[in-house]
Amino acid sequence: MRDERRENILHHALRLFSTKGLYATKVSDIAAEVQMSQGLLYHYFRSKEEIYTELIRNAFEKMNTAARGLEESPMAPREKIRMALTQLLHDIEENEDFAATVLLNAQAGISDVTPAEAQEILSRESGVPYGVIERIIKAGQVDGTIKQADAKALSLVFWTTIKGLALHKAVYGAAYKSPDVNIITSMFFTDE
Amino acid sequence: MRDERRENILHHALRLFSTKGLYATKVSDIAAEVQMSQGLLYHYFRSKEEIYTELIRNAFEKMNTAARGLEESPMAPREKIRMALTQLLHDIEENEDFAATVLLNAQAGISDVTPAEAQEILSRESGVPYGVIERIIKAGQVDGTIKQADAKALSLVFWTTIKGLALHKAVYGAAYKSPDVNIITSMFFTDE
DNA sequence: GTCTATATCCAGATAGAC
DNA sequence: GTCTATCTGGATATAGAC
Repeated sequence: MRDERRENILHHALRLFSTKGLYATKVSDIAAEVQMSQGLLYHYFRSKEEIYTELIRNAFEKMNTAARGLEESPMAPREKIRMALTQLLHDIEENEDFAATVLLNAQAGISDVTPAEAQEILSRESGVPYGVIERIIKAGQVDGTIKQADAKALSLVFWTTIKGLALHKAVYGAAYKSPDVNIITSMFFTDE
Repeated sequence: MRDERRENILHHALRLFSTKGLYATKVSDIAAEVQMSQGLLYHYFRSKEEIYTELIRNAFEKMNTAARGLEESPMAPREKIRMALTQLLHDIEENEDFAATVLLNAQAGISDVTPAEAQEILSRESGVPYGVIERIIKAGQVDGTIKQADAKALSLVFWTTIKGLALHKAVYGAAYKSPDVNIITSMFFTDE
């Protein structure tokens, strides 16, 4: 029961934080969304910052678990890249929470006012997806299916492209449509 | 004299707004940066929101002037794209204000708490760069130097890639290095 | 668990002296 | 133009009744 209530609060807080930011989101906004009094919210979380930090923690747990799963899967490097991009483009378009999560992490990384504990998670976890993609790209360069360019730079554009699209989705909402995956893969793949 | 002072305030406010956001940035933060008392700041601007809106206005004026200049230049479409990307990647890496400006506009577009006047500018001006790139791409598809894919989607990835990189620069600061322009152009150009 | 009421704090903006 | 002092409002968090 209690956990369910907490989940509900986190769910609504994610939307608010991702669009308004930590500071512009008032505790009363969150309380109104989940339809409880402002005071009651403090029976589930100690502070607004705790809610925020919890969201950052969840986000990295999911993302990095997925990234590590991809790395360990038996697919060829090129197919890993195609599959990951396909999935990510789909999630940005269809999964409201996913786009919001990407955005939240981006904002948390930028902002100087991000709570200390959240910053700690960021600095510990945020490099993981970059490392995973970089290693997959290097493997693909060995087997010749991925272009010979700096693997770090390719990994960078992989993720910044995704973040850029998530950002765009956040602005245009339902009107957003992900581009064809082949446009993106052409940065990475040889031939075709 | 007065204008110079205003410029200085705008300059410092841009840094603060782009990293902390409108709400988390206190007027006292800005005043401290430009080394004047908080009260004095109100002799130059009516409110924090006015500073913010002025920055958004300036950002679009510069960006859209540059975009229109590119469109009207006599270069071939493909060269326009290459030149624009080269310039943008360079500006993100070297020009602190540029990356901050891109970020500010992105945040303003997302946030529900963006001042009404700034929102109005956004909705009026934010489509211009997309339109310019889309038309250049279409011209390049006619002359065969740009890939046959949905021009709207290509224009979307053009700008979201730039925004994604600007966002990354905002997080990693001096450690940031722009990727080779050829990685990005490979999404757009035929052959090579 | 849930609410209302409230204490406390702090930021935006103003007033008024110099 | 510039500062300090202050008013005012609003947001976080707590207290205490039910």
